[in-house]
Parts: sequence; structure tokens; C-alpha cells
Amino acid sequence: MADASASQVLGGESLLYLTDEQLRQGIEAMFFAYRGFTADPDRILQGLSYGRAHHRAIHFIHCAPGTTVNNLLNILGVTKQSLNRVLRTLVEDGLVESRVGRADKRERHLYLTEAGDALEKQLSDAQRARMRAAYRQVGPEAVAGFKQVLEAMMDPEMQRQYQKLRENRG
Amino acid sequence: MADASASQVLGGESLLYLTDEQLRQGIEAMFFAYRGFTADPDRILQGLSYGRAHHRAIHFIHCAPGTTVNNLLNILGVTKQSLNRVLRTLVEDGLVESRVGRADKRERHLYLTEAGDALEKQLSDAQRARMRAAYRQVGPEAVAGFKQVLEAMMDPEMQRQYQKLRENRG
DNA sequence: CACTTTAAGTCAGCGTTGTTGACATTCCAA
DNA sequence: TTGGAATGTCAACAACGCTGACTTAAAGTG
Repeated sequence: MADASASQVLGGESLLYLTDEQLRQGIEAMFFAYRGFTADPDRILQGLSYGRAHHRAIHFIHCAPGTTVNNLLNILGVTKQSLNRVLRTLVEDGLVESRVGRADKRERHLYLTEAGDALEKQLSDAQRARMRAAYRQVGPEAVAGFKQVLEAMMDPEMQRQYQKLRENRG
Repeated sequence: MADASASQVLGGESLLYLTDEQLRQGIEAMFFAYRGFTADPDRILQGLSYGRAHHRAIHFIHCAPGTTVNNLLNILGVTKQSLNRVLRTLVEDGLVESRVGRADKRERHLYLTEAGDALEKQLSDAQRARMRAAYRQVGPEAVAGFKQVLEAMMDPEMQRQYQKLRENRG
């Protein structure tokens, strides 16, 4: 009954990959994989009194130097108070520089310092190593499918953010 | 330089999908997609004074009724104090039943009550709807690749847990 | 039987990271 | 020039991870 739509065949193409059981597998795969995805950076950050939120902020400041607090807010999808706490510690610790905007003095433009860049490299190297190993293991076709599904799972708003970041880097 | 391994060609097969930029895209896709992945259950749970931790517990108790606290601990990868806080509220609220083991009276076997099953259904229906839409949009080959990459990203320990859950359901 | 190990639960405390509410500053437009 | 919108900051609170110390009960072992 719940699998009514999946047990049908449309245009000669099997829909067995849409059963509740298949979807449940995908859900659990996301859960376990995300743990692996964050495990390496988490290990590096623990003991530095930093967490995942700091990692995310550093990642996106690295990708878009000079971005404003508001822009970062939209990308990260958290409240500005939450982000502010993270940014404050990063600025205090000399990993991020916050410059008052020239055109609009309300805005703060964010940049990684040398120390910030070093930590970003350490974190992303670890994360990329795992991704690279996974990619290499399964091959380019599987990777293409992986990205297609992830993109389709996003909210439209996030999808827009995701594609904007891709465009900004060519 | 960082892309040295990716800019080579091995056995005539392009490795361009292993560049740092491609990996970075995958990392960001995981980030945004996970937000979408948890968005619907989070929406349902907010206001019930429950959170993601409760959802995870309910999910795995549903999948493996009668599981013990210790087993759940291994699957979820959290401390027993953390899980206990969540389980206690679920038992108090009548969503989960905790039965003393017959063979080993130290163990507690966990079951969803009718109310617990109802909430599980509500949560997983929402999450599966999003997954089903994504799957349908991209087709079975992409879904196969998606699962391959996710599995390759897991820690070996998690991969074992994941496969065990699959086997238990055929 | 005495001893050790194991499963589960409890209590106290802490850190990260979400949340809302109140507030200061700056810009812009009526 | 004044009022509203936008931007960012500070304070307090809640959810949920964590560690450490402890108790209880049952199982296994010498």
C-alpha cells in the first residue's frame, strides 16, 4: 500500500528503486555517511575549543573572501546571533579579519588571516582525503549520480546558494 | 600541485573528477543536502520539545524492535548518558516501552508504543517523501551511484552497522 | 561462594551551537 | 530631518553532545 507507486511500472521502466525499503536504506546511508563526512574535521577541532560551526564559517569565508556577515548567514542557514558567537571567537583568536565596509559602513567584510588559511587547509585536506578515497573507489559515474541526488534533496533556496558558489568559482 | 594526482591519467581513464574543486563541490553538496534531509522531521519535532536525537532513536527502535540500549548506543554513536536523556523522555511520554530482558535481566529491550509508531510514521513519511521525489527526479542509475559514494564515505565500523541493518530486513 | 565483568541507569557539570529578545549603528527615503 | 529598514552585537536560554563518578543488578568465573 505504501509501495503502491513503486510496484508499478511506467513506460517499461522499473520503479523498484522507489520502495519504502530502498528509501529507508538511503536515509540510513545519509545518516552514517554524514558521520564519516564530519569525523575528520571534528577530530582536528576537538581540543581547539572549536566545533563544526567554526569549520563551516572558515570554509565559506575561504571560498568567498570579503563576504559579509549577512551573506554568510544566508549560506549557513543559522541565526545571526549563532554565527556572531562563532565569528567573534575566530576574530579574537586571529583567524578571521572583519573589516568595516567602505561603501556601506554597516557591513563587515570577512577575510581569513594567514593562521585562518592554515587551519582551513588542515581541515579541508582531511575532509577531501576521505572524499577523494570514496570517489576513487566508486568511479566517476557513481560520483555524478551522488551529486545529482544530493542536489535534488536540497531545498530550492539551498540549491540556489549551492549553484551560486559553483558559478563564482567557474 | 594539490591537484597533481588528479591531473594525471591512469590506464587511459580521466581523473578530472578527483580535482580539489570537484571534491569541494561534493563537500558543499553534502552540507546543503543534509540540511534538506533533516528539514522536514525537524519541522515536525519543533514544538514537541523533541529534537533530532529523539528522531534517530525512534527510527532505529522502529527498524529493530526489541533492541537493547547498548545496541542502540553502538548504532547511534553517542554516549549512554546522552541517549539515556532522550530515552527517558520518550518512555515518560509513552512513545517507547522499555522491557526488562527475560534471558538477561540487566538488558532493557526497547519497543515503540502505538503512539511511538504513529510519530515514527509521521516523521519517516515526511523524510521519505523528499527522498522519493529526489530519487524519481534523477533515476535509478544516479541513486545507485549515490549509495555507493555514501557507503564509501563511512568509517568501516559504520559500514558494518549499515550493512547489518540491511541484512536484518532482507 | 567470592570476585570480576558487564549492562543499565543516575547525578553533576561542562561545551558547542542552536534559539529569541533587546539594542546600537548606519543608511536611505519620505 | 526624521522614521524605518538593514546590519551587526550582546545577553540569556534550550537541546544535546561530552566526561567522570557512582549505584544496582545480573552474569560469568575461579
